[in-house]
Amino acid sequence: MKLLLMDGHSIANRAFYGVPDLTNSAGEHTGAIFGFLNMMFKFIDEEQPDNFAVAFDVHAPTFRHKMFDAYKGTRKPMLPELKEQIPRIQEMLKAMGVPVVTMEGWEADDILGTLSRIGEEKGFDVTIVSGDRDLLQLATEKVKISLVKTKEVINYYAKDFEEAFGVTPKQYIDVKALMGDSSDNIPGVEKIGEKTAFKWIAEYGSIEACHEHVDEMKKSKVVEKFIEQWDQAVLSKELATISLQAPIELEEGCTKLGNIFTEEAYLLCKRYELKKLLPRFESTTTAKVQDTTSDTFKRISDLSDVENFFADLKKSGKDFIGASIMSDANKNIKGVALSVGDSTIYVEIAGFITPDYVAHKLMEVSAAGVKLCFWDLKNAMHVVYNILSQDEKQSVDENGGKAVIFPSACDVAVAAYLLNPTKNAYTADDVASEILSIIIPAAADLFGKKKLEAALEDDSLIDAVTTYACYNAYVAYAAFEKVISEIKEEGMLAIYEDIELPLVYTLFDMEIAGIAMDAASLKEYGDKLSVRIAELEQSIYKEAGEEFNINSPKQLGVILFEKLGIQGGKKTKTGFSTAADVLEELSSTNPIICDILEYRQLAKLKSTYADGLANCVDADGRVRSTFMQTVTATGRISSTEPNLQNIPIRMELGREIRKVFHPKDGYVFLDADYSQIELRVLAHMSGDDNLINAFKAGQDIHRSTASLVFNTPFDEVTDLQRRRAKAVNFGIVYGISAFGLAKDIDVSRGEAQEYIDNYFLAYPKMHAFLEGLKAEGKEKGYVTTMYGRRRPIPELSSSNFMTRQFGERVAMNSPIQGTAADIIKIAMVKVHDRLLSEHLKSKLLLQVHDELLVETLESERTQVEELIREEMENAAALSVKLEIDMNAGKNWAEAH
DNA sequence: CCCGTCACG
DNA sequence: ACGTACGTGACGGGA
Repeated sequence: MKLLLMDGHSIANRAFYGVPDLTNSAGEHTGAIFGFLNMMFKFIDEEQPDNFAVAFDVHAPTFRHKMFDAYKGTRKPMLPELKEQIPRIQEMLKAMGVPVVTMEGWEADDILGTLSRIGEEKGFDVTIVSGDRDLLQLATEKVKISLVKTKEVINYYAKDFEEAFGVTPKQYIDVKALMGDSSDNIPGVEKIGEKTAFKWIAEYGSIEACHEHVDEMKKSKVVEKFIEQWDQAVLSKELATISLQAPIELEEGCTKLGNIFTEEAYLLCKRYELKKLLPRFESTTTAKVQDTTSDTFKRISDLSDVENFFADLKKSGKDFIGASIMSDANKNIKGVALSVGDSTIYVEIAGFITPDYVAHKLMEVSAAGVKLCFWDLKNAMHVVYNILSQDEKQSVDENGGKAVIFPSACDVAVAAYLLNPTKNAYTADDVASEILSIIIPAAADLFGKKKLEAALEDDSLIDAVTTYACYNAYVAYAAFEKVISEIKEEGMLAIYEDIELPLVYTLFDMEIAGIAMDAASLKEYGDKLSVRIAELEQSIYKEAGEEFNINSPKQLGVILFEKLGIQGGKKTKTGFSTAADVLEELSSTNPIICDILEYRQLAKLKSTYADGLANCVDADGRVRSTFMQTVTATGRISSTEPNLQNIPIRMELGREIRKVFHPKDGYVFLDADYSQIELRVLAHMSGDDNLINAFKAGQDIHRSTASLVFNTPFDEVTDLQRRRAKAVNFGIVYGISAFGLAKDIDVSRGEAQEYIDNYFLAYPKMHAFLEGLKAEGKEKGYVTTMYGRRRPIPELSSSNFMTRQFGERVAMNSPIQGTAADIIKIAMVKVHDRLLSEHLKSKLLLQVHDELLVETLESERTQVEELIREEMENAAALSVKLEIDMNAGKNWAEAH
């Protein structure tokens, strides 16, 4: 028989400090809840207890207060982020049927002590889980204390404790009493050190015995103090002694542990967005949801039923439906769910219902003006595009995906992203709980560990797939208008309608276009790298005196800093740091370091670029990235599989990769990038005349800043001054801090601060502008771009200094980075639309944050150059000009 | 699956 | 005393 007892506050504390500060979308802190539950599950798994309870303190005077007026307990005041989570943890425990034991007048320690004593008497094996060493006094032969530390858990039965400390658990109270642990708040009590305390108790057995034998002890200041403060020591002992006699019975404290994975607890996990915990609930709560919408879901496989749905739709005059296409890993359509709210169908691919039929039906409906509302419009377009005929594909190529596929559509995920861009997913279950306040099953609830693609292949999961698809379509229908009206209320409708939704189509066409790669040169490049990598490898092994995995920072750290004894290494959380900037500083101490740095550089180029890109080349020799529109917190897009926004350029060897990106025959690349767009945005938003005038004068902006910051005539600015001023400009955009600037340009923090002070003197409106952003962020909880795009910053109200400072930097950076992102998105849509409307063959291929790459037909070159310049420079009207640098080339290296 | 590392703006 | 520049994604290693 096993009894498991947990010290609630103590474990919550450990969890809070041990887990990064998580926040759900509602801004509620959840890190401690997550950590607590994880810890609890771990112990339940390990101990398999029959009975279980968690004890908490209550805010009421205890017998210790009555004993001693100044007693305040040993706990420090709790941070508000933790404090707010305590009731949530208790709520969760209650939802799981776990007894939460509290008792007025008694501390959790006393409850735990008493329950463990009774448990032991009744023949239980008892485990007490706590992070508080005070509990160790409760260890016996049958009572195990699991002391939770930051990185490990140490178990103590009485004998383990004695082995570790040389005194019995009970004697530990006396040790504490000598040290005055519980008497922190007693004025004038001097402490006896830990070593002395253990030594005395090990020798004499108790404070009383020490007191009796005080004459035998060698005279010293500590002994005198002990004699003088004997009364306090006695009081300390009493305060430190955990009561085993609290008025509580085992039955009322610890019930039999039943199934803790209840539906109620499941819903709470969803509410707190503890996604990692949800799989634990699978077996017992699958598909148990509050919502009953699913009663209206219908799976159909008869063509006539589908036709009826659309006939009804036409009759009803509705101009809007929710839609969700189910497709496998190869983008083959397996079914589609459609919803008009009170009627939701899942159309299975079967018989006369072919993928081709489904795709064209959707295209036809969209062309007729019914808005198709998808969770991922761009992906839906790809899935449809995939089954189009060659002629139709060519039409997409000439006229764009919007005209041919879904002229009338919308995207819920993109809309939800605008409301809160900091979430990591925009799924139907999330939006349903946030916008519709209903709980619906998530993919994991329905498919378990399987992914959707796998579930689609599994006939036994057809009901789950139906439910999933129907919910997607239903929520798209039911939530979209609410999402849009919220967007409108928040002043972001124009961003959705004029920027983000058109951008979906622009990105789709870019993805379809892809970019040509010369596979042969790519292979050649990779082989060239391999030769040098092999040489360096041998050289490194020789210098190290052994073979090891150079790619393992762990092994490398051991070789460099232990075996070779290189001094001056820095530490990361897990061991030695072998990062490039650390190694560079040590490069003079040992030739192996230069070889490692070169090896690293080449290994990166080979694995990520040479081999990585080669794996992504399609049959037609082109690479097709996916541009993600709902990922970044600031409004930028991102690029994946492959990422074409981080192709090397800074180092010559890496830059060579760009030569394999080339335009198709008869075309050239035109590459245009905004010149200093973020600083121009800063100039405009801050309204600072000095910065605006510097841009208006067409000056080199870093030189101009250097001239002002270092009080040097413009023409006499040195290269070093310019370099430092450039770093200051970057720093301002990143949300300035003296520490960061100092590290970047390797000057003292004081000097960096001086540069910053000078910067603010040079640009008088800048300080107020940045302070205003911080203040606005604190007041509203978010900051905005010039176009009203939001970035929530809950970190600004943190009580943690570091977290809050991070929030401040984000408040300064996001409006700048985000506005620049807005501007280039506008430019992209305009360039794309003009290429189509002017019936040009040239295509927009890539965006790299401030740069656009256009594959341009030779004969269209002049027209396209003009069009790019016009649309990019006029994308926004700022108080400074938006300038671009544009180059043509027969590959990407040449064009940039 | 997380960490360290490193490629880009 | 603490330990930071902002925003991304891919890779290899190792629990």
